[in-house]
Amino acid sequence: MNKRDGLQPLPDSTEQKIFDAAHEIFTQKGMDGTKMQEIADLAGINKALLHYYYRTKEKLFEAVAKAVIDKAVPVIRQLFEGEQPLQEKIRYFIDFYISLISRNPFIPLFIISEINKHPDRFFEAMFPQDMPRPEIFFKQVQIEIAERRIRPVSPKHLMVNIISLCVFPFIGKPMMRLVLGMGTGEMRVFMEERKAEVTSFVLAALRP
Amino acid sequence: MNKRDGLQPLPDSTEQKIFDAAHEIFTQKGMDGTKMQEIADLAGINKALLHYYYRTKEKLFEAVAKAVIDKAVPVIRQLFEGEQPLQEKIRYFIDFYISLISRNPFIPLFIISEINKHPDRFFEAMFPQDMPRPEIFFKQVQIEIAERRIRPVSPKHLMVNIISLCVFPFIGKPMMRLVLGMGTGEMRVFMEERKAEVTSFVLAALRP
DNA sequence: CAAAGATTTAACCACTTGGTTGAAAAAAAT
DNA sequence: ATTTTTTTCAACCAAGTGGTTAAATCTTTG
Repeated sequence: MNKRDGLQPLPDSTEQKIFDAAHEIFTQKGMDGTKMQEIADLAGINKALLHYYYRTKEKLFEAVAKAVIDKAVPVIRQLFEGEQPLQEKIRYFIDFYISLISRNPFIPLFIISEINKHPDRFFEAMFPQDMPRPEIFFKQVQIEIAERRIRPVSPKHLMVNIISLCVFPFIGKPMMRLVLGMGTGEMRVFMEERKAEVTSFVLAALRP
Repeated sequence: MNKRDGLQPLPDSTEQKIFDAAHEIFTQKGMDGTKMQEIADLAGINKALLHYYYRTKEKLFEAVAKAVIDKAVPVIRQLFEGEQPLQEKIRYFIDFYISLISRNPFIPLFIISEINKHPDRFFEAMFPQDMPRPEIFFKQVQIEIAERRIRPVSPKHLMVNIISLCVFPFIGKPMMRLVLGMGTGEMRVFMEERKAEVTSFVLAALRP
């Protein structure tokens, strides 16, 4: 039996190879769409060894889900709870978030799909992460409005707008590629452009 | 054997009941996550009769996919190819599109998930719909910019922005509900608010 | 009524899939 | 060197699922 149960797998270990393979396939195909055999193949081992390290599919999936959440949550928390000036925070968030998703383009759809199919299982995986609280962001927006530095907008909707503009293009990428007739390379350029484009779009919408 | 193969099922017919059940479950759980037995149960019939009307799961799924596409495409086409003045078209699209998705909240995630998992199968189902062509929209934006009626923006990004703002909130609904702490009723109000909020947001961002 | 079609029932098949087992071999640790 | 751990191999099991079949019954329609 594996000695380091529950801990972070060591790099280059078999456990790590399994985890990496599972991460890649789970995030692309989701829990239901993934077969244990696929993971074993990608990891270059056999099924028996898979269960030797991670007893069940659920446990392996949970490990991956936790890792994904742990990467995504801090950035959101920064937007919600950060103390920098609003405009600066928005600039920073858009740039950073689009970069993050560019590096892990399957994560948004993974999170959303899994929440939709098994909310309970997923939210369990989120513990003990406490949800980011958006109150600070809301208050900042209200102050900016009161001091006439931005146009009056609903803080909640502004928040949803910013996140939508960053995340959705990645989720809808295959559809967009078809409609806009873009190849993989053009797509990467397009996503890179979006950092500036979304930033100026949001800030322009906020002008008093 | 069923006499009216390939045609639109008659209302109140068993075929229609099957189709409706399949539509509901497929759009919520996707092809892989749906069991034929579930569909039979919801339709109030048995599995044998299911296969009596739709020979295979694939065929039934394809019928549903086609119907979904046929409902979504025309609205997009309107935005891309309509000849009304740009601002008016944007207003109209946002209002109409959010209403449409409110009535069928599972459709966006359904389309996106299926495209991601089986692009080939899905695009096959899209025939013979020809893709909406965005050239007219692009030209309109360029003209408005040239005549200084809107701020200079990338037409492609503007298009993606508008669609993102309409669609994403529905896809990310479960997550948003959690973060913003909203119940089902509040959520419906929020989506209704978005029509005005998104419209003014986009138009504000376009001010010269 | 008689024929054709619609529907049920229940058993059944083939296949996939998550998971197990037990023995043997390879590698690592003592 | 020997004990422990890791890894392979191959067969296997149980459950679930898509799909079939054949007979029986109900419904519609000529």
